[in-house]
Amino acid sequence: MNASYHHGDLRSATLQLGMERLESQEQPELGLRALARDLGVSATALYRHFPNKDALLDALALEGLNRLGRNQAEAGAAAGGGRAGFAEVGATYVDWAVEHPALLRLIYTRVGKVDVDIDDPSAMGEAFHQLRKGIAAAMPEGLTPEDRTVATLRAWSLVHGLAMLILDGQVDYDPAMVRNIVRTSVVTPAKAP
Amino acid sequence: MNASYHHGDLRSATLQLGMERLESQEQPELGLRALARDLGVSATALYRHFPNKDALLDALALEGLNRLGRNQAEAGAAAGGGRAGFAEVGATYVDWAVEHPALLRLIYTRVGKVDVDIDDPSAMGEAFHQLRKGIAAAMPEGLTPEDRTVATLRAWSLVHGLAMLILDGQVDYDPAMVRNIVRTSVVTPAKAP
DNA sequence: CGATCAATGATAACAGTGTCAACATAAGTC
DNA sequence: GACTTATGTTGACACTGTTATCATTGATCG
Repeated sequence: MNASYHHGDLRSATLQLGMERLESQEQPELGLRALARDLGVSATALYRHFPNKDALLDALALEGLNRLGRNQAEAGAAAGGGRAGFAEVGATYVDWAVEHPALLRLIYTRVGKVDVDIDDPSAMGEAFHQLRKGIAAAMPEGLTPEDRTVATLRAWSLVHGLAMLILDGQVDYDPAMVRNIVRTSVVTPAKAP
Repeated sequence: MNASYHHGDLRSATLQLGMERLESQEQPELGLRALARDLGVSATALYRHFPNKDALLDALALEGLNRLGRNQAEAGAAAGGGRAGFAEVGATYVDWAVEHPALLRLIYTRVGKVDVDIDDPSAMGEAFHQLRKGIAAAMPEGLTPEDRTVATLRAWSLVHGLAMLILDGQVDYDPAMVRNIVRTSVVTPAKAP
């Protein structure tokens, strides 16, 4: 009997199962015992692959962040340039958040914690940097570097806040409304009174 | 000896202690045993005043939401009308969030949960409605009702998202930068291409 | 005033959690 | 083939929210 003591690649299997739950359930069961049980393994076996539960959640959050970044990069490539394209990229962020609520929440819950891990402490920061670059890349041209920074930050804040308000049930999700808000917010600030 | 079996007003004392921790600590200890110990009372005594821990946290979140709404109302009254006043109200939201990070997180974690309580199920919703009204009240005049709705939503999303990004360590807090972003985002959308 | 009852508190226990120490088994290496 | 390393298991510990049961106080009413 081959399927016995040693699993083969328990770490990958754990992350895959956790990812499935994060994508399919609103409040996923991420307890160590529950995960281990469904993996056909003992709870403490996970400690051979993750130093503790936080590290497991961090790994899941990092994977989610990578997927989000990929999603934004694809949207940016598909939507073309200009203001319309930039707005579509922003709206895509909201769409993705609505489709993966638990995952987005996990990302923004885990990031910015005190212990960011040991092996690669800048993993999260790097992934976020990619996300930032993705947003900036789709931005209309002809802006000063300073204006680009402000515009990036404003766009990110807007879509992130809108997504959070929708996830928290404060605002109903309506793709058309999202696109309307995002589109009318993409402005090239020329002068400030 | 007077200070004995009965506390007097344990419910208020519990909420006050919880509030103090939420305002003074970044990751406050809100465990039932920890709270009860510092209140000089047994853990299970809290169950005479709250059906469970979630209800306690909901009560704290509601109190925090009321304080936030009060803060916004004051800022709106103080900042006068016009775009500049409206922008100042938005910036005040971010300031408050930076000053009370744990409290803001609790509010947006607790709201939109499945069981919103029994005695007054619309308490949270009502408080949020007040917040929404406070934002809308400070808005520049001369907009159609539909534009007002969109503008309110955009302003709320922007400041909430910006606050969250600052709280999560993705963006450094700089009051001047916050006001710059908010100010340049207050626009009266006349036409959409 | 004194008896009764509801409100509020304490104790002990239960199931569940993350985590660790000690032991068991498989895979890899010289 | 023996030894070492990687991986998985069992049992236990401290901790959590929660409940059942009992104790004490304050209030109500004849």
